Amino acid sequence: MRAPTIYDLAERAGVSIATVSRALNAKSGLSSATRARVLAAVEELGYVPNGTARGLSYGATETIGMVVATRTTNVAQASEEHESLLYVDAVIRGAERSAQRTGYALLLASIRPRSGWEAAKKMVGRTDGLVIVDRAVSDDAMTWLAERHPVVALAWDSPKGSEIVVRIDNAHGTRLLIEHLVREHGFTELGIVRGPASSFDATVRWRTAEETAAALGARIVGTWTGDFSASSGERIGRSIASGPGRPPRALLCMNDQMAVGVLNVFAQDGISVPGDVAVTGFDDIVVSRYLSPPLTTVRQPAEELGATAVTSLFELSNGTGLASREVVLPTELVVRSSCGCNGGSRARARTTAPHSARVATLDGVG
Amino acid sequence: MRAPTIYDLAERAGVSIATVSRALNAKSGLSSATRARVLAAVEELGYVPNGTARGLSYGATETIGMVVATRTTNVAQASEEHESLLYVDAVIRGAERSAQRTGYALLLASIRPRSGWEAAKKMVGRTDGLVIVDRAVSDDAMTWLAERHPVVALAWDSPKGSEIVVRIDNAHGTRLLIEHLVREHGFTELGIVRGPASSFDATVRWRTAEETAAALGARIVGTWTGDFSASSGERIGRSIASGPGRPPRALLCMNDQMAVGVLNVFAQDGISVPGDVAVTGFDDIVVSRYLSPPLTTVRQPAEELGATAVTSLFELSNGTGLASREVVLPTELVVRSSCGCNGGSRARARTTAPHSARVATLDGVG
DNA sequence: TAGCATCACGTAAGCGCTTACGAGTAAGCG
DNA sequence: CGCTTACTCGTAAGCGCTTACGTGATGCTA
Repeated sequence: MRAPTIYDLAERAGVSIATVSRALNAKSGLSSATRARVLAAVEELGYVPNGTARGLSYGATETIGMVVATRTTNVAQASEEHESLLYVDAVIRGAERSAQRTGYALLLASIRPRSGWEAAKKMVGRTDGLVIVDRAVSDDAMTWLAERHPVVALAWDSPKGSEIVVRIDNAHGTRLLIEHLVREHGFTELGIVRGPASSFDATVRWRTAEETAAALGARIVGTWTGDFSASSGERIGRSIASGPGRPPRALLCMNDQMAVGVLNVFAQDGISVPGDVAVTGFDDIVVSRYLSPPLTTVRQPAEELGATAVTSLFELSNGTGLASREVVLPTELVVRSSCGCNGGSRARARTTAPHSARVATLDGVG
Repeated sequence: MRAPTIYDLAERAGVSIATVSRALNAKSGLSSATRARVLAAVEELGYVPNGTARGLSYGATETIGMVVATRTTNVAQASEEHESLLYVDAVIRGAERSAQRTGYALLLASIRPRSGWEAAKKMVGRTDGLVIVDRAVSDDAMTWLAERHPVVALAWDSPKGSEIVVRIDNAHGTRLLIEHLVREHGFTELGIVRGPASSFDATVRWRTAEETAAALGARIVGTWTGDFSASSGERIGRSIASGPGRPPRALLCMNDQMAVGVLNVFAQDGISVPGDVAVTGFDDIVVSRYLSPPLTTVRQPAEELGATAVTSLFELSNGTGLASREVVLPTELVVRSSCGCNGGSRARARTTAPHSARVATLDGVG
């Protein structure tokens, strides 16, 4: 039972394959009667066009590729990894949605730590463009890829080669957060829970945090490094709780997952949040508003990020309307209770509505 | 700057395109000197094989397609949707990992509520097999697809047509949970928070819950229906808290997300969990062990589910080693505190280690 | 040294589709 | 009624690759 081809359709409808092709692609230049005969044959034979052949002939695959990095190869660590990937999942979803809107499909490939970038290279020959997420390949590889294929780098430094970059305004979000903690709450001693050095976002966030704190006269009294997972936050929280010296008055976690771990340990060990220590996150994942206390954090539009990457890719390959080689999406401060706002450490009438506490500009905070 | 083809390579290396192809595909029948010349040309020209052409000629695309359903078209509801999709994300990740292990790529397509199944149909012509997740297409469509393409149905009823089915043992997990609540805790009045009727998993879970409760002599004193999102759980929790009559002694939520919403509302309204009401979930998402109280739930191996779907698909298309047309993955009870175990409503020394509270068989519980 | 197997490589067909080009027919014009 | 124009449709080339088959050169045996 070979899959039917246009030859089968042509025979069935008593026309040539060219006519079949025209009927299928809704081209003009054939009578409606002929078209109807072809379409009837399509129904009868259950024909589905061969996308491979179509792509080869047409010169475009109508798929775009997305390359993401995974942090572990170890199956036993899969759930750990799961934790830190939530953000990427949202990006993928947004990209798929955006691609489908123009009839494109999304081809997914993940790159494991030491696996090289062959998977990304391979996608050059199977897609019309590539989105590379958060350092999934090296800078050299990125350059190589961008030289011969439309490439969007997601969560990346400013473009060095032919690629275009889409990212969020980490620096702005971080500044809003620090300004809030220092100016509104008067905290002068801050602790920072960093993310993995391999992440672009993580790096910009803590650098900006240190700079802004210094500029506002606050001190960084402690720095810890996690891997974006809740369990790493838990580990760090425990070492803070049981370590010598008192904890910092406010603890900035560079993503929400790690804040979740920290909050959990602090609750167990009787450290009051925000009474003893204010805790903040970054990302605004779904559960953040359901934690106790609800987490003050910085929202980044992860789905929109993926969607924007895809539309930018289209613009890049069409050569149309590409305003800039670097697209920066806004971040916003979401003030809930873990910083000490909205009633502090215990339950209030209701939580903040999701994403409602908009702080549009830096001036709007201070 | 056209992408180099094997013709360019052939010219550069001074050989024919057949030789180039053989060199690239590591076939035997050519001298190592010739092979080296070809591979050198590959490096010099930065050649990447055209996957489309290769697929057409070779007769296989080396990609497998995954079709998922999204519940909303509305952009404003995107974050709601996000909530209920976490499970699918894990499935996708597992599938991608499994596919890549054999050099396959994953092509993703989502189907929106009223969009028809054209997207799925289209994938037939672009993949070597399809995984259809949780009722993304109708039964008729499934049959149509499975008749002409290798298809795995994920989270589906037993196979009716040519498809094979991979799912988790919802019934077993649900029974374990109910037996625990009724026999261990002696709860006789249960409430149920259902998931959407469109979900296979959701339906099996509440049906089994009702049957098992009846069999054990417990009563279902209330039923609510959510959509698997935390906010729907919140809405239901609020109506329970503020409604007439007292809440059920134990509330079974058919997924963790809804339990998160319920816990949040109960905390706000001063309803003690598990003191006043025991609350349980289903799925064991990452944050469940970090909630207060940590959530008693049923773990299902979402990533493994995706991975198994892909390997089953390979077996189906190879015709090798397909033991059964229906693969059922085990679920396990994860006992934490929200049911009243492990110290009840307040913090303990530490939370349950992730996924450690294994209850392998039904007999192991009672 | 004739004969044959083996190896290395080239030639060409074909995968299923799109599309440039041309042929045939019908319609419109003076 | 002969001409042009427009429309419908068929012919054939070609997208980049794999591979069956054929050919010439080489090594081996008798």
